Amino acid sequence: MTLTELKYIVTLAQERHFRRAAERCFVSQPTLSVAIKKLEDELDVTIFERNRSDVRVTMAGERIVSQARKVLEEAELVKQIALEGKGQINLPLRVGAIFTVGPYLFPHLIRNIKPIAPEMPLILEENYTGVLRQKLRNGELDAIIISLPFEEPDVEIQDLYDEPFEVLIPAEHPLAKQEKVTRKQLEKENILMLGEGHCFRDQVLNACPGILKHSDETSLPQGTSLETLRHMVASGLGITILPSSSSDKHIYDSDTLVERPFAGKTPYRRVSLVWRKRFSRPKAIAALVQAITSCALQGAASV
Amino acid sequence: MTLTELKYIVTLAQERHFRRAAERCFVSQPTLSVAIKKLEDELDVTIFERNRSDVRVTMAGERIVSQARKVLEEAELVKQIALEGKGQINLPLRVGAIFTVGPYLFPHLIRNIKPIAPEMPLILEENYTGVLRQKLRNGELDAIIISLPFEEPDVEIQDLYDEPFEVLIPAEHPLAKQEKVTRKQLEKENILMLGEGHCFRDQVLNACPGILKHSDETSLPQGTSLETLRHMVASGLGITILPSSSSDKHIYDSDTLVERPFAGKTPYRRVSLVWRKRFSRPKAIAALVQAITSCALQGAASV
DNA sequence: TGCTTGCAATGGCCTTATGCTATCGTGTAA
DNA sequence: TTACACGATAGCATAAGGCCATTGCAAGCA
Repeated sequence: MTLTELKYIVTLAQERHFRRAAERCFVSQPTLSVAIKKLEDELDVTIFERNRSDVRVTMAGERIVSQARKVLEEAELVKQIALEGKGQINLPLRVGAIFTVGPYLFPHLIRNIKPIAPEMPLILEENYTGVLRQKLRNGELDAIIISLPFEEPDVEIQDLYDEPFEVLIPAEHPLAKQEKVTRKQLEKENILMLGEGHCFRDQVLNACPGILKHSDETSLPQGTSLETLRHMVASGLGITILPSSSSDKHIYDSDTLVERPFAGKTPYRRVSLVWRKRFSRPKAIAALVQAITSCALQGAASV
Repeated sequence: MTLTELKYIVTLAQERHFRRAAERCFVSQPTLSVAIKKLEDELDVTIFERNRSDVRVTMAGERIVSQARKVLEEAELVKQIALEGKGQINLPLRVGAIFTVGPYLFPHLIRNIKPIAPEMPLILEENYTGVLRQKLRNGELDAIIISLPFEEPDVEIQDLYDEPFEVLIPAEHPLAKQEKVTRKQLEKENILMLGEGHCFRDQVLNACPGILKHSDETSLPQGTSLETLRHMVASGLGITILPSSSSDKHIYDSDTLVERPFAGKTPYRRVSLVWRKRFSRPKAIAALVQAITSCALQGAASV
């Protein structure tokens, strides 16, 4: 049984005439005759009662033809769905981002992708780089937003923007009175840090190698998110270092917390989009990149 | 797009592994690979994301596969329905009978066919021989029950039973006192007849050629059915001739109406079943014949 | 590092399926 | 009778669909 044969019987049932039905199927009359016979033999049912003057659908044939029509309709839907799928940007896209990017990027992303790909809902997730990598690899995520360095086989990486770090200080702290903060000065302070696993932690330690020892000695609590750190700074536990995007807007005013840039070479992180090389929706990725780079993140420099 | 290809993608989506999926489809792995690729090319959508370690269904693929599953289900139903249709006696059968047979045969027929073909409802119709012939020819009826003679090309005829005629007489009529009635005696009576078109009318005239002239002279009313004739006989308009099956049971008792056989050679009619030579359900016809011949109609002789 | 393994893709070949044209047999109409 | 229309059949060409053997690639193992 083939879809062609089903089309043949549906058409013949309509036309009740082999030659006309054959024409409508764009085949010759013998082709139709043989195909019909073949299907009847296979199903072992007479679908059409032939008569020199007339072709009639049998009682059993009626039911078969009507079911065949259903099959053809469903098959037509396959093509329809495929056509929709071709657009690539009208299906959900599963996007992950590291904890220190997601909360600040996603709101802008959602807003900016609407006009570009209104039919492409984003399924979002925040997680550690390692978890995101795993989920990208096994297909649970289509694209992830991480911070370099990032090594992984069979993926494409598109750099999105560079984001400077800044120091978050309680307003009454002596350092708050300075325009800029030097790395040397930080080494004498209690620097609140994110826990292990957050790549931002490593990046901060990389940018200010001197602070680790000090923080270890005082065994300060480790933040579970940038916002947690912010709260702890506000409560006077110490100071911290944040990526600039995280100071976009928050609940503390400048009487409580102030941000100060680094003196000298500004440390920064590079945020990138990663997807599987064989991922089948380049248009969806392009839309995502466009939406993110047009975010004009506060203090971020597009690359 | 073929049903085979759809089966392939459904299986591959389940197995996520070409070789295993190929095995389950009873084809070689290359066959599967090529077929999948062909379908993807045709639909112009990547359904599967291949990876050395894994085969994954894409977002668009998910929807296509699920629709493909629907198509296969519906296609499976075609086979199912064909299988049911093969039984031949589990679909309605459209049966017509002449006016002078239907009312007396149908009740028995319905009762008797139940055990033989419980799944085959009968769509019944009463009409003139000519109309039945036409409806049989153009497929509106599957079988008709008529009385011979009947000539028609491309049909099969199965004789069912012979049915004697008898005379219906008001109880107070002089003839009612006789055991039998001769044709000679009938010629002097008012014989009530069915109207033109009823073959029974012709058969009666054939059996008793002498009565026509007489009836014409008195211009008696023509009956529209055997029951109408019976009522008119009861009301004293005359006497009539009926096939024996019609006196099976009715509302008049023997104080009002009596039936009398013919003296001499008993006239009778032969009732037969007719269907198109190419009609595709011989089993249904056989069931019908069996049901009718087992009716043991009162006074009827099976042939 | 090299070797082996497992996977999907590819190439070459064969068989079957599916299509065509030409023709037949048979009822129907002129 | 001829002519015609219809569906069935025969014979042939080609495309589709299948197989086996092999390739290319990545991963795991020694």
